[in-house]
Amino acid sequence: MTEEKKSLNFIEQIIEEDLQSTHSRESLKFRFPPEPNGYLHIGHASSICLNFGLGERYGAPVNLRFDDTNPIKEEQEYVDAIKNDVLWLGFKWEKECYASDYFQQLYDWAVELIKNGDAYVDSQTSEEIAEQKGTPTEAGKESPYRNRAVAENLELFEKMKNGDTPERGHVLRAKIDMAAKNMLMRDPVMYRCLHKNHHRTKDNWKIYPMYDWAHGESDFIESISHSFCTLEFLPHRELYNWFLEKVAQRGELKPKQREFARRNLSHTVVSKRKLMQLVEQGVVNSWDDPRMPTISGLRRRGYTPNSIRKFAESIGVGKRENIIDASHLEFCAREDLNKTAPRVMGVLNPVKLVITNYDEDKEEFLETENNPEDETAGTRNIPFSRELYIEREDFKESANRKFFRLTLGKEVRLKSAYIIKGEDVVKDAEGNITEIHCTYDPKSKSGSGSEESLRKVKGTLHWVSVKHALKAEIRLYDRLFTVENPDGDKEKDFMQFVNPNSLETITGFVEPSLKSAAVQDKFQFQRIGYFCVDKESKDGEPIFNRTVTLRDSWAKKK
RNA sequence: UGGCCUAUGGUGUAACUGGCAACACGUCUGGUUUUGGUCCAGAAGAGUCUAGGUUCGAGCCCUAGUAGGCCAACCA
Repeated sequence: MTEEKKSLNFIEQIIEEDLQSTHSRESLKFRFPPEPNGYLHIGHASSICLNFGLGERYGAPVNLRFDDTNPIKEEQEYVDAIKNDVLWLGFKWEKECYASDYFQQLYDWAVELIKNGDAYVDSQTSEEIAEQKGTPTEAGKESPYRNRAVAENLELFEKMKNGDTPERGHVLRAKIDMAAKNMLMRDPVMYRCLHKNHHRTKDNWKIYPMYDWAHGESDFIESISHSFCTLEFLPHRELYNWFLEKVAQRGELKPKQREFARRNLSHTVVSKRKLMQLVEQGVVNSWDDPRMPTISGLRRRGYTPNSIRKFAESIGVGKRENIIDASHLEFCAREDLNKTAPRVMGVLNPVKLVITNYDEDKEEFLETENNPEDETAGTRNIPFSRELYIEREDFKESANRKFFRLTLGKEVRLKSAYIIKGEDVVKDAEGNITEIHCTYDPKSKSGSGSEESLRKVKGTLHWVSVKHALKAEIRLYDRLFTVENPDGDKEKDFMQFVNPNSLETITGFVEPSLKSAAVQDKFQFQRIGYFCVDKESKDGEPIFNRTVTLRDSWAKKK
């Protein structure tokens, strides 16, 4: 018995410890709680994978809960997009929940708090409240309304709820401790008056709960056992527990908030504001532009759910700041695509190759394998003829021994076709090569098993037959920013680090089989990289997004 | 200036809870290959932020520094 001992991350350790002491296996339950005010990005993907991954690991349910307590910023459009992204990643939630579904319960509990002297209506302006808050080093001052009579509080709170008080006129505050070291404990606001339409509750409510009052209670209502969030919420934990203490009955299992470090990806930004700026200033074309770190952008770029899940899993979780190198994400894409993407041939920077001893009118179909990494992938036939396109970089009139490609007088193989020998070049007036002439060895046909076909040659080139080629728009993407951490310097605007060459659009030629490729289909263009059919493709006019290049040890040597 | 969190190769995580630092990415060699891909074999690279302390023994515990982060929204 070889038992592979996989070390647990600190989150899993917490759960294991709880399983030994306070929690039964059946009591485990998690949640992913996005606010529907923007699109999900790679950081959210990590969080989704953490929570849902835990659910899979422990056979525990995971709720998708929309933290929709702020009607000013939240919209149904985002709800739909978020659900779509989570599903695409391959996860199933137990229940689709909304904090707004708990507004009545939250209200009832708030009334209880008021009755117990744990909350009061404050009628000051937000500026006054802020002033009294104190600073991290000085205690705050108590509000003049802090000791308002319970009955008056109740009456006012009811008016607030009914919209009988002006917006921003009053707030409900928890009565805790204005001298607390933790500023969040200095009588935090529980409710504000907002006469706004909510995307779900419409105009039913004139007051809306704040995050701290809604989140832990939502966790509690859903019997979430572990509520994982990012490190910036660590100081909120004390308040989270304080509210739970007021609301939970004795002996009831309360959810535990635990915090992990958000995982950052190099060469990108992730804040909503900054992403928005990139879209609005036209640096990228949309939220799902393939250069965006949004899940929709990654999807359009050609990343697979599997590659993203592998990525999240492999980087782990910790409590320290981190910037994960983009090359690690790229590795995950290649690892997955290598196994799954069919191989095709496409020429991005074409130059014409004429096989002078190949009959002018002849054409033949050559068999080639769809994916050497997948035995079940089968083969297909590709057309071959006298005139082909090959990559300009694959030819040099003369080259050293390290150049494994076509030169004059040397042999090279055309993938799945014949061995050819460079004979001559045709140039225009400026000296640019317009055609390369070569001869082929008719007996060297790939797969024929002939002695000639087995000959060792230095290199193998990809190609596409001129008369059969399909013209295609190809979008070559590079990193969006030129530096690792574009928003790491407070003095400098991240926009100055935008990579001006993050997109290069070219026209290339691909093999005719790609005519039937559908949006989102993924391919490996042999010797070049992985590509994905873009949604802007039209019939017969495909557009390919480059997901990531192949590793290229030749490029490095040059 | 108060409180809290964090500190391990270039990057990200480990180290059976005290027994002379492992894995992945990246980098570099070599081999195989009808993709300069994949695959295979191998190498370099940290002595665990610093200084003390406890201990036979510390990356793990204690103390003090240092560095970075978080905390004063009717945002989440």
